[in-house]
Amino acid sequence: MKVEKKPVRKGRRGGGGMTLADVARLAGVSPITVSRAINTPQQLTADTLQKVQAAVARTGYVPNRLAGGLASNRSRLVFAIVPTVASPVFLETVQALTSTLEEAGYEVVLGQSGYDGRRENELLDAIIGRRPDGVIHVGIIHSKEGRRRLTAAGIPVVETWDLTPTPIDMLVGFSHEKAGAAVAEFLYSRGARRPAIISADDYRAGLRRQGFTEAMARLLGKGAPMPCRLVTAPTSLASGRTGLAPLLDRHPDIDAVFCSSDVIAQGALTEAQARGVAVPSQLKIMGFGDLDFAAHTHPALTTVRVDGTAIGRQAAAFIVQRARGEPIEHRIVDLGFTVVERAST
Amino acid sequence: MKVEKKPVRKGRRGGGGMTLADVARLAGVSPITVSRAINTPQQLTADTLQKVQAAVARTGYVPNRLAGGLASNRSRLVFAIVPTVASPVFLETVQALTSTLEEAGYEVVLGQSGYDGRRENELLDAIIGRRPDGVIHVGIIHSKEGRRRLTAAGIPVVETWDLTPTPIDMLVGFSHEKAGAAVAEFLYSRGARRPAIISADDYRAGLRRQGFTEAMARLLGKGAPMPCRLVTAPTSLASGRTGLAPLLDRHPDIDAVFCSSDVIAQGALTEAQARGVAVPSQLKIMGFGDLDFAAHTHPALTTVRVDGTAIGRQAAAFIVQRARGEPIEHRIVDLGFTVVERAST
DNA sequence: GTGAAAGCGCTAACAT
DNA sequence: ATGTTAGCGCTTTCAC
Repeated sequence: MKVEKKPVRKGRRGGGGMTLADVARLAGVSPITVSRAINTPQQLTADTLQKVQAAVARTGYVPNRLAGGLASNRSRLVFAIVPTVASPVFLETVQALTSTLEEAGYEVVLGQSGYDGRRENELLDAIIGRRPDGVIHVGIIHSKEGRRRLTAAGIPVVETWDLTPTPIDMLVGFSHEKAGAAVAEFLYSRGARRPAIISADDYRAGLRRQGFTEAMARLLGKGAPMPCRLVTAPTSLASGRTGLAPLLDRHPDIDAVFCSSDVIAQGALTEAQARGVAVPSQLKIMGFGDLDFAAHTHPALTTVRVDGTAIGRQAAAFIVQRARGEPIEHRIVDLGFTVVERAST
Repeated sequence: MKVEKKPVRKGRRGGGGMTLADVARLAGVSPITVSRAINTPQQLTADTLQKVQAAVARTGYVPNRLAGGLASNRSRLVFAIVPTVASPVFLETVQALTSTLEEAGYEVVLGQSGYDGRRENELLDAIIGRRPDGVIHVGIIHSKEGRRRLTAAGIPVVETWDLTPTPIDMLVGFSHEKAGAAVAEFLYSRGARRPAIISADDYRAGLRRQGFTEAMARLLGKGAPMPCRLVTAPTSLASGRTGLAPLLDRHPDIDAVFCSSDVIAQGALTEAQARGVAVPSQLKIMGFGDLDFAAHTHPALTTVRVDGTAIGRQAAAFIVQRARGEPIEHRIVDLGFTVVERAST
């Protein structure tokens, strides 16, 4: 006769906290009923629900989402990856997608890839290891390895803030080349004939720079190369000041500067003011992003508005739709941009 | 005779991905050996380790941290709670604690409590539900309910950016009253006799305001109440402009303004410039935080430097020590602050 | 509408 | 140094 081996130790419960089973015992129902009371309350009788909720309240029970995620294969976690949280440019997007996803019952984890994309791969392991229900990435994921692994993991991916005909999965953004070109056309229309650039050295700023340069070459006829200063991303007020200074020193005749971000533009504005260069009469300054301060600088900053909130909302909506198994018609959404004219031009 | 019931279905594997067991089979070892190869490789023979690593590489296996966390009762997750990511004030702290914790093998989840603390409790459920190994909170947790639940959950907690004799658990910060007083003394020493305040309406700004007001009353002798404008947190350049405007309109004789944040101060600087008020000769302007732009405004901003990086590092160190079971001698760390004199005063 | 049984993928504890 | 066993706390599937 086989004797049942009595467990030597009483489990290895760690948290010391309440479990679903504890609540079930207290409410006089089975564990699964407590689970239903929490996740699908409409399945239960008002009476049963009542009993369970009382027990939950009494114990202060908080469901363990690690366990829930493991069992259901739905972590209710979404990763949002930004180049750096130090850049306010993507703030609207992050706020919007966070609030949209939280309403839908997800939590958002913020990850930083760094502008150079070096951390991208190690970050990816951390991400895949958490088995998120989605990944929202600011920028196109260029690393082939990264694209492959995300696809292999079967995680829904939304790339944002850029455009490409070949996204991993879903995409919501706009064309940076076109934005740069629009700035060139705008500045030209306002009389700029000797333009210069102060640009961050990241990928998307490069696209805007390229769009700007090409359009200007078209408008002005190909002449001398355009004065250009590159500054390191993430940009700061200092970038703008140290960017404009040598430009004014070496090319005192420039009449307009396209800054690849509003923060740079604010710095350029400051430097101009410190040197007594009049804006916009002597020098027109234009930024990019339409951050909250752009309308309140002195003079107010002409810039390019991107609807970061809409990007975030759409990205979140993509993830939610996918999680619900709904079909997605258009996986690529172009949200465009707008030139906002203010006093600095 | 009892017949063994044969399982009807073959599991319910979800992710479709590799599991530890798959890798073990491929490497010809037991699952636990694979686990050890990943977590405590020094326990294995070079040979075994080699075999396992080859199998991992071949399969592209990424461990499921949900499962690992559940089994080990260590989620390797730390929550960092800030009032809002829209405020750059805590950025240094967040960067520092993130990099420190990532080096130690943790991931950091950023949560927003909102300046009014309304979301604090619902946020808490989300947090406790993930069973993090620690919580780092910017500011004191005032809600009694919140304090109780965190304690009950047994999660290590570090409160930061403030001081109190009764923290929940661990604390690293500085005295906002003293900082306010230091600003008052500094401005007085530079000749300010008719000071005013533009302050955010959040708790810690209130403490600074109070320290400032009391110290000024001591220095000037109690006279008329000090002109004061409250603006809504999070603050922006606009807060500073709309804050200073009515102050100058109604009290044209003020000779100094203490702004509760550098962003407000930058706005005040802008408004002064727009109105042709000379800084610092007519009006001294002082901020708080020493953000990256403070040294580069025109004129450069006098402010109070807080070592946000040190706060973040110490907070992270607390969590890591606690996780390792190391004893902690001083649970309260006062990191102080420094007045940084620049051109705006 | 409610419950019993099984198992998600991993690791702690106990062998060997 | 490696393996065996028994869960971690929850949800799925199927049965009633």
